[in-house]
Amino acid sequence: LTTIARVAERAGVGVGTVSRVLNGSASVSERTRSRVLQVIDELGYEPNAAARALSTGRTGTLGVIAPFFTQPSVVERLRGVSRVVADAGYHLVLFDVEHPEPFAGLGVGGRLDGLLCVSLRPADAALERFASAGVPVALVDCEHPRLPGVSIDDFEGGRLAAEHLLSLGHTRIAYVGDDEHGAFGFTSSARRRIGAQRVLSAAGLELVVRRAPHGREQARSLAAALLAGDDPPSAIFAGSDSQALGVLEAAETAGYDVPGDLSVVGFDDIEVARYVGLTTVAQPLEQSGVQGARLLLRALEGAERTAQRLALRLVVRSTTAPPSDDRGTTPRGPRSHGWHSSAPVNRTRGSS
Amino acid sequence: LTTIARVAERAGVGVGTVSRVLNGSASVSERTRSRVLQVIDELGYEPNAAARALSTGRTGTLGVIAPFFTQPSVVERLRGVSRVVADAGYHLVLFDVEHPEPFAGLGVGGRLDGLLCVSLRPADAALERFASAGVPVALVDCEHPRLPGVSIDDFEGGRLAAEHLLSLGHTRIAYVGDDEHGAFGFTSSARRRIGAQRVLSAAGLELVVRRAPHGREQARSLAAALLAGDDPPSAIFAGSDSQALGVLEAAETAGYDVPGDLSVVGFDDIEVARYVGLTTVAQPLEQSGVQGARLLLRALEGAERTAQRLALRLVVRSTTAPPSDDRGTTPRGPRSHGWHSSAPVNRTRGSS
DNA sequence: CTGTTAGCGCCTTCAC
DNA sequence: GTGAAGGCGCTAACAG
Repeated sequence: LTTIARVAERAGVGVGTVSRVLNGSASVSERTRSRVLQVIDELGYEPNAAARALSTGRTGTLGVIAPFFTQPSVVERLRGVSRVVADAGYHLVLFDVEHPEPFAGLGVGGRLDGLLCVSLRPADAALERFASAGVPVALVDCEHPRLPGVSIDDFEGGRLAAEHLLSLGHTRIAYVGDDEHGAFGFTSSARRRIGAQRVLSAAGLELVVRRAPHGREQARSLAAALLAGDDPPSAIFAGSDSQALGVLEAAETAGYDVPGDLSVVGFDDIEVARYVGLTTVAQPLEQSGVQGARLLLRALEGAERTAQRLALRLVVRSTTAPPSDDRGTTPRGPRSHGWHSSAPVNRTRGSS
Repeated sequence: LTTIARVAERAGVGVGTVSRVLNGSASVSERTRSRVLQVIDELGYEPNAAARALSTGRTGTLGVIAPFFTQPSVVERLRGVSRVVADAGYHLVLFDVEHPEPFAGLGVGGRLDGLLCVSLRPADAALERFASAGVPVALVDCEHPRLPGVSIDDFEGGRLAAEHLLSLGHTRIAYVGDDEHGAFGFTSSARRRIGAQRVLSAAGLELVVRRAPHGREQARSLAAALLAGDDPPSAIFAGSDSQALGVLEAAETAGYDVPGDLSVVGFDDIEVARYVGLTTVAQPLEQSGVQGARLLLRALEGAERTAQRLALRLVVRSTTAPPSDDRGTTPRGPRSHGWHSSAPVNRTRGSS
């Protein structure tokens, strides 16, 4: 393996000099400088990151931990993070999450200068370890009283969805969301549900709630059961767009026409939502990544904790419509194999 | 910051002992062991990764470098990688790629035990640096004579697409793909094009080729120009599903009915392809990640280079059909705002 | 301008 | 079983 010593030797200089050219120190004669660079190139030398990190106390990389295979929305957030981090001259490394104890063996100290947690709130024990390792943490899509972070008002989101369905004339509305077992307070799915429930309560209506672990498949099952039941809803509000996709699949399978027989509202506005014409509560995903990364950078500089909230807005596309009146009759057979027997209309797009 | 020395001091033992409990050495009395563990917990101590890496020469993490914001297919590959790497007890870190020189400041040595390059072929200079840092490399979705890797037969894929369109009766076929400026041999887009061209040539037909930097938007522009031209094609083969989505958008905007007025074939079979009913050449994306990761693990153990090829298959959905005969007449106005005025039929799905 | 040297935090022999 | 000490590759602070 090639080390700085070998380079120094081969170039006939001291290691200090090599280090200086490596780090662009001005105090190197142009002659030796080019000599050293040449040897470096010849040997294909690259400084050892661990040694450098140990010596400087900085790694020059920021970490992001996120459940980004299980949540499509996360990829869009990461896009924003990536840009900001790169612009700031840091490397970005991503940790995926599978295990129930994602923060267990992370070993951030000496590996990361800072950590951004996306859609994932670290346990207090983990936070203590980060602090003890001198690694600042910022949050995206979750909140913590002592950590900087950017989030949204999930209650408000639930409200937007419910009001939309209500204004269309729906009265039998169901919610398909995540399990709410979360140890630390409510999950975002729970807050969205509550937000919707408040609106319906005020209107004297009830929200039928179905929960399962997050995922399209699980949502599909939930919705299928709902639609096969005695008194199927005329509208379903899903806790996320992924889940809404599952609901759409269930509707298709059950021979429900969307939005004719069933209205569906999602949450997030991920890219696919546009493709399938899903009506949804949109949150600025990429922007959340941008802001989160900025908060982390500020924390690196020792800034005070700041918490931000991003705005939500309802995007009406083609999966919601007023309820039809022919319900309660015999379940209709499949009308088409596609999700929409009427062409999907994206009302948020420009003309044509 | 908490160090091993501080832990040792507070526990009234030597640093060596702390190190031993940290690494699960047997030679520690149960008494001191628990004492140390308690202090560790109290202090929220976590060993410094850099120091450990420098000392052991191993980091316990594998890296993946991939263009995964620009190529949706990559996310599915990563899913496979992630599983294998985690099962092998390694950490996984992902590097995204934006800059033209993605391998420049990677600083792999002392940061990674191995590197997996996805859809990205490192330049020889970079490979030399990796070798010189003692970091083995494996490839996914690209090939190199001296590196282990898993890939597909792009020519074959182009052939599958072309034959499908030919068998439907299309004669005016266009290809929408990537720029082919790549310094190292042909790009995959180029190979797919050539595969299709061979088939058409044999049939005495010509392939109209349009190229732009990879991306949905770019493909959209290309297709729009094609469709607005004098003699628009009756079928378009896109170099990737992302690009096929762009083509579909262009068709919609131009008032073309798919597959009535225009057939579209993609490549990859990413998740959205299912949602929009895209006919496409499917490659086992997740599986490619699995195999690639395995190759890297073997390389870590000093195994010989192996190259693998994964199988392709054509998935016919609802964006391809025989050409209609009414072409050449006045361009039709928009018939719907959605992509399919006929309901998307997914012929690969089961019943219902 | 440049060579030399003392750590960075940890692991790992080696004596005790 | 346990403490002490050398060294991993590099940077930074010193002399020269």
